[in-house]
Amino acid sequence: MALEHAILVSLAERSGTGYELARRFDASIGNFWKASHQQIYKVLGRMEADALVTSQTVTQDGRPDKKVYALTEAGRSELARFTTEPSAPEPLRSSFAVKLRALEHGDREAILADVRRKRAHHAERLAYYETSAERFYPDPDSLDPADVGPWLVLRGGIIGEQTALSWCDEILERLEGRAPR
Amino acid sequence: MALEHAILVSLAERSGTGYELARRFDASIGNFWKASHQQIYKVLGRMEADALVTSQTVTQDGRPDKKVYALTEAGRSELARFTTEPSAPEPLRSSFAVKLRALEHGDREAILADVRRKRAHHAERLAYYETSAERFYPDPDSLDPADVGPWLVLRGGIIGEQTALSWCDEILERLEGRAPR
DNA sequence: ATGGACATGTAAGCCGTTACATGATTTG
DNA sequence: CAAATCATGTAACGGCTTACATGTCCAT
Repeated sequence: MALEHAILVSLAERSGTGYELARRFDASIGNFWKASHQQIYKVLGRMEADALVTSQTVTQDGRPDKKVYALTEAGRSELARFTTEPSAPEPLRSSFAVKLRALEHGDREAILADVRRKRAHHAERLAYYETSAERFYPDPDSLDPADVGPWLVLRGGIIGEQTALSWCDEILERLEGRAPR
Repeated sequence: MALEHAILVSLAERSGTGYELARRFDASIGNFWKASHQQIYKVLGRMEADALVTSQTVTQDGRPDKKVYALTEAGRSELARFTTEPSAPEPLRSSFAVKLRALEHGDREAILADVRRKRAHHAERLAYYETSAERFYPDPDSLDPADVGPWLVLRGGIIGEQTALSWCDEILERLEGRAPR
């Protein structure tokens, strides 16, 4: 399981509650690893049992108590060990591609609408990534060493979204017989 | 579940046995949807119970009997219905990106080795896709209508692999401080 | 004779999704 | 007054992976 490792990375960057982790998984980490809060709580429980993390309960007034999780030494070394593992090729699962391949066996107009929806989605993501890049890493040539990894991941997100956009445009050009937009 | 739909597409293109489907999932369909033979057999069983497919047992000599599956009318219309559904944004899960983000908390040399491995993998995939494109669709401007969907999917594979390669090169340039290769 | 291709499955277990559950405070 | 945010979970179900199981033919 790799959610464990995504949580280790996130906690290595900053300690936090399950709730906070869930929000990071909706934003930055979630750009390349999705997880729901239910899942995160369950895995955090197991990770604490395995001594990869420890929690400290903080009582608050006007707010529910919270458990702040932090890495243990074992967690830190498990994270380091994980980085030495060769990554398995990511198993692809694109139901969009399945649909596109079914073009001749399905509803052409509906598929076109889906491509336009997908195009809009990627355009939005790209804009979001580009804004993040400008805001957090205005000068990529002189990055804080701690930012190099996150920046490279963001770069991957940007060029990935650009490519997804171009793909949508190619499809639209082909199927609508004209330039998109 | 969407494996069902991937199987429907594959059987719409050509009827076949579970074994043959498994091989298609290792090759063409598998470029965007992975599935093991165990899974395929199980789902085919359910799909037959749901009357989306029918099977005909063919006895062979010198070979085990085989069950050839074909779409039913219900299967064909379920496939058509599926194409009218908007696709959900694909849930990303990149353990490579998790590793890369952990650059400062892990083993830099091991991560670099992983990037090089990943680069080689994408180069191989790209070459394979480009060979397929030349072989099966030498003249993309005058495609058989039945080939348009599959060709567009292949195009997506090609530009996706090119982008993955560029990303690896960017990472290597940054981390090795020189141009790769 | 060893291993790969052909051919079809079962069983156990983990992982993840969806639905349900609770309850206070702040914001519109 | 309703909805969102903060905060943490349980339960049921389904999908997918891994391991196991069986048996023939053909090529090296």
